[in-house]
Amino acid sequence: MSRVPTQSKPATSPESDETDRTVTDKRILRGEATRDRVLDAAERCFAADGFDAVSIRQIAAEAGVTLGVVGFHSKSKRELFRTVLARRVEPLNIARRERLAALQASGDGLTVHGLVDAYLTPYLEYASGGDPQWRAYAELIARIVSDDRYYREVRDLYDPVALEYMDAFETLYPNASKKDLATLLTLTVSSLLSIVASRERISGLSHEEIPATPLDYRAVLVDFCAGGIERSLAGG
Amino acid sequence: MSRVPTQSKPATSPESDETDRTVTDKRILRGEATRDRVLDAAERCFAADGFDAVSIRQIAAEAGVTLGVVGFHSKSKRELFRTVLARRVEPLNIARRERLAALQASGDGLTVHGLVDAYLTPYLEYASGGDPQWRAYAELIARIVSDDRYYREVRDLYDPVALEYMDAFETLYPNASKKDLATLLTLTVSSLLSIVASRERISGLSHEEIPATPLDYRAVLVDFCAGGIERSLAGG
DNA sequence: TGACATTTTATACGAACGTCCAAATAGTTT
DNA sequence: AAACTATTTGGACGTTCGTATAAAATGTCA
Repeated sequence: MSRVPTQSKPATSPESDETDRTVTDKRILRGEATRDRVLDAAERCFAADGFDAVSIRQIAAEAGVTLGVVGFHSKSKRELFRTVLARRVEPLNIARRERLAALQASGDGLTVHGLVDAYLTPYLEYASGGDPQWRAYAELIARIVSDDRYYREVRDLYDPVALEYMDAFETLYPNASKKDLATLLTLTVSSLLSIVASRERISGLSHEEIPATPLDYRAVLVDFCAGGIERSLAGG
Repeated sequence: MSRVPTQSKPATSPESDETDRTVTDKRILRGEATRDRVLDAAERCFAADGFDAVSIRQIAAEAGVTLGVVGFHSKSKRELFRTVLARRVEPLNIARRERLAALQASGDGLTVHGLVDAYLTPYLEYASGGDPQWRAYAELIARIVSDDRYYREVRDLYDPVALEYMDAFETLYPNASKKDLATLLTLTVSSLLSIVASRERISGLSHEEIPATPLDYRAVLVDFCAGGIERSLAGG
């Protein structure tokens, strides 16, 4: 194989007989483990310092590998960045879809507050959970959202679910314009991400200690967004 | 003079006779003009690409000067960044203080909606006005707010006014905790900045054209933030 | 065991980076 | 005119950047 190995799946393998046979080649297994170490290191570095301020050499050092290994596992710095960003989209989208479906199944739970909570909570939980890589990813997303140049990399991955939530809001406010709904959902997302990105500022303004996790802000955040959406769509 | 010339004012000049005599030295006047061109160029470049992605050579080219000139007018890239950030704080603070004072003088105008509007509108107006440098500055602030490493440069400059607004909110909600007030004000600021930073995302979600200016979002933005604050502080 | 595939090492390349500075230029003061 | 100051020029400095690659190491399979 020339470069950039270990594709996730062969989609439909030529011999349909070994559809889900697990790989046992130790070289590939070791390669995948190395690749994951590199991606984890890149995730932490990009989250801490941003794309441009991080060098491939720093990532290699953080991952405990040599420079060439990073180049072997991703063909460019840009592609490495893209891979890091895309890696965790699926779990988030699934969690948000599940919560939306549960809300729609329960009928009476379909409120603005419920929708906002369903959209925000998975991210808050991942950002507050025990996995430091998820925390790094959450900070990375919060960092790049205000940069169109980078956010374009994830927009197409997150927008489908956002549109599903917009449709749900539309059932509650059939007269609301698409533009207002899009604006309010964007404000909601920005509020969510700012909780992750700006906890230091909050504690600075309130002269208090930094609270434990983003999840601690769940109540006030959801109230803020839900109250804001209802006020706006109520018209004035 | 060794380096970094043209300090704004000698504070109290040794000869108190020429306190506000205007400089007529053509060398210094030309130097100040050059310095402003460099700062303007840096402002545009930093706003467009971020601190780390911009080189001093790019800034020099954008300003139409040679590389050494940038070094002559600011002793390091970091200091240039700081100067660009600090340059426009005063007008914004003044506008916000004036609006706050007007609200407090009129008594009955002191509402959550009025306070939010007073805090947000100056920035929206500068970000939507005819001066492209102010627009660049607005985008720069929106970009760095999610990066503690850079936001520290402006936090101390903006926080005093933010605290005055927090006090005003406290007169409306004496029982609210400092932490909640700080959180809600931070969410308000983040919403404000995301309007500048995320207009492309909004138009993408709503499948509509990009609206003209951030000021066009004033109504929905202020309603969102004011409604969110009231809902949160009303308790649930 | 020998041929082969995959991963890792170690190094090299040219380009671009931030910073610095001696000399040249433009303007002021004596 | 001469001495002096402030600005600008043009280029140099050592460093680090992203990327590429030959050779070594490691594991598979005939």
